[in-house]
Amino acid sequence: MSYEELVFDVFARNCTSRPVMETVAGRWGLLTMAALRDGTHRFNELRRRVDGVSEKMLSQTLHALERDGLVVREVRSAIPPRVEYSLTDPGRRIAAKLTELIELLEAEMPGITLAQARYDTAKDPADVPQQPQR
Amino acid sequence: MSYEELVFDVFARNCTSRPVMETVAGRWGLLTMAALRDGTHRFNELRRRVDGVSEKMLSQTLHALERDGLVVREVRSAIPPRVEYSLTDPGRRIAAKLTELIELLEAEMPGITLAQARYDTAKDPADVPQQPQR
DNA sequence: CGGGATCCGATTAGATACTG
DNA sequence: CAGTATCTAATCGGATCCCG
Repeated sequence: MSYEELVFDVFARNCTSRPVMETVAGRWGLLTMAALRDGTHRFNELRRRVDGVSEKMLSQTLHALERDGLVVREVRSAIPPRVEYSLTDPGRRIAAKLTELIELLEAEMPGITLAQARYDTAKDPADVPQQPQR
Repeated sequence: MSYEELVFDVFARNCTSRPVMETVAGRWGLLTMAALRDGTHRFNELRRRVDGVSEKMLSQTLHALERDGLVVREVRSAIPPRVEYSLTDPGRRIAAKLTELIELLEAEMPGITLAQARYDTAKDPADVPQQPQR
């Protein structure tokens, strides 16, 4: 398939951009990218910043981001081992946008919290739609 | 707990903004919000636009977004039933940002695709990190 | 048309233990 | 330190059936 034929429309099922979108905007991808915005970080530094990630998930996320060319992984052979992660140029552009999203959402949270409370008291407390609760 | 004490830092585990972030930036939330940007839509219209959603997932997503006060659901009693979904004001602000993210990602996709190809041929084809593949 | 209820397999994610 | 491997529990998500 020729290069020009590739279409990257997220709305289309089976579009190649969907899995990328999910790593990038997913729970851990989003936070990891944002955490890397202020420079290079080591694995356990990132673990501390992205509160709640398991080693496994952080490792998976970083590998996927590296594959997408958004993060670079640099190994400095030494004892103790030192592995550093940083954003590439495209990574920086995407992370900037993700940060804007985070900040907007945080700014809207007071209103959202109120809306949730209103919704929950109006409805039967039993059947509140479940949001992802991980 | 008083209103001022609430902190909405996504980086903190157990922060109330995390589940919201996940509905909004999650696979279906993102596309649903973006699809609603150009106006009111009915359930099955949305299903067609958000290619690949099941009824169940679309329904869940819409309810969660409604609970967060980002989407309004209006029922017009009639035969056949007519239910319309549209964005609220906060919903519109967030959807705008999500659309920016989508457009940025789509613009970066050529580079990302190349990076993936390079990564996959460099590494053993067996152990390519898995992205969500749904 | 617009869903809710249920069933069930496939994934995901976390805990834990282990390694270079 | 920086992970990988393994096991298990939770969840996701599609299919199906049903109803107003």
